[in-house]
Amino acid sequence: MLGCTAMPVPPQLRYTRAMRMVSKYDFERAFKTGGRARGRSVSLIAAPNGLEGTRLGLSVGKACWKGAVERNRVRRVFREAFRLSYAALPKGCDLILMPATPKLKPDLALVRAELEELAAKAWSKRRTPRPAEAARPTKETP
RNA sequence: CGAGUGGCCCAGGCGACCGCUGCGAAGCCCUCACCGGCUUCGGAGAGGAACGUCCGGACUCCACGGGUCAGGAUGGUUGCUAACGGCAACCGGCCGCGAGGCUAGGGAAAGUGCCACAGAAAACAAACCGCCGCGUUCGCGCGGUAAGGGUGAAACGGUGCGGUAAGAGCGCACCGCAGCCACGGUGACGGGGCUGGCAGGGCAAACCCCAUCCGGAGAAAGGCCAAAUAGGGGGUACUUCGCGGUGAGACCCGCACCCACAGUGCCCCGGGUAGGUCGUUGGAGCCCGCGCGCAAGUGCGGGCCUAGAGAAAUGGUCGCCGCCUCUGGAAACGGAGGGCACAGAAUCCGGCGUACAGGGCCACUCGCAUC
Repeated sequence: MLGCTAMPVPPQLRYTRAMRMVSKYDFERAFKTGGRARGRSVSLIAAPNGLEGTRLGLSVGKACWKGAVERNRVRRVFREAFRLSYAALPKGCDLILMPATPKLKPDLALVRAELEELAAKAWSKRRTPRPAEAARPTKETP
């Protein structure tokens, strides 16, 4: 048939304020305790947030792009990837996304694939604050 | 038609679906209520430079007595403006056949400094080759000269005629220059008349002098609310202390305020951090018309509401069309992948500077052709 090229109609995917990391405190906690993973274009940190859903934080500095236009481009692609892949990400988790290389020209499909893979990887590497030592001989690879 | 000059404008377009941030309306949840949350609908959502942060303001807080100096900025005139280092018109100079363009453009008889290389000589007078006169032992010496050669970015006005031993403003004409006079212009300045035989280089974006202007810090300004935790302080009056400190870069005079530690009296319950909120978008606003003005602008009338984030919204996917590149073809017309600039609001305005694909419009100049 010729229906093979049609885009799959996406379900309702929201991205609301509750799904953002907003406070300085959240960022500091995530940087301190989160598990990290790095891919070709994305580098991410995952940390538990004690909530039902997953939240997103972006850290795109001037080291990546000097101009604001390209910096915004990176942020928007990252955010769109988060929105589209939300269902595939771990729950109850704060994710901080950073560009993995300077002068990154992000591609949405690649970023989505990496995001899903690295989120799972980083989530398993997180340091659980309370009952840490008890059951931790397992390695990160699923 | 070709070449060019000046100015203005646009910043790929249309549609579908999924999202994001304010605003408005309705409904639901929570609540004593406010606040807050959710859903639906409606409507809005980056720029000409939003950029750099180079000037000028608005606004906010701080300071506020005066003098001299210091420091910074500006530099033709007249206007415009809230203001400006901006803009407009005009004047002078330089460039262009022209339309036009460029121009920090006050003072070098107040002082200091600099002027490389070349050249004889670079600022106070001189003379390398010459030219002329006299002398001569024919090597040259003495004197006159600054017209010619040569160097340079620049050499003690330029051209011509007379004059002379050769020459020189030595004399004359014109040009330049300086002084004086009246005229025109608000003015910068202009053109004119008379007089003078020439005064004696340039650089002031070198110091400097002159004239004019200038308090400081900035939205992380600043106002309000205010957890957790720590915790008793804060205000005020007086006493005490001095070549005391601060306001204020130096000094002088004056003034105001402050003074740890300590003592006394009175009054108050507050102060600070995270966080929240206001500031925060309606303004020297934009559009249209008319009047005034050469213009920059300005007055009046009418209409419009036009982004407000805060780890920071303005995005994603797809389709069609436009433009560019490559490519098939004689052409009509196709095909392929890629690209469509510079660049992202952060308190707000007025400018300047810088970046930039492609395209459109208007006026004018020169050349050629035609009528």
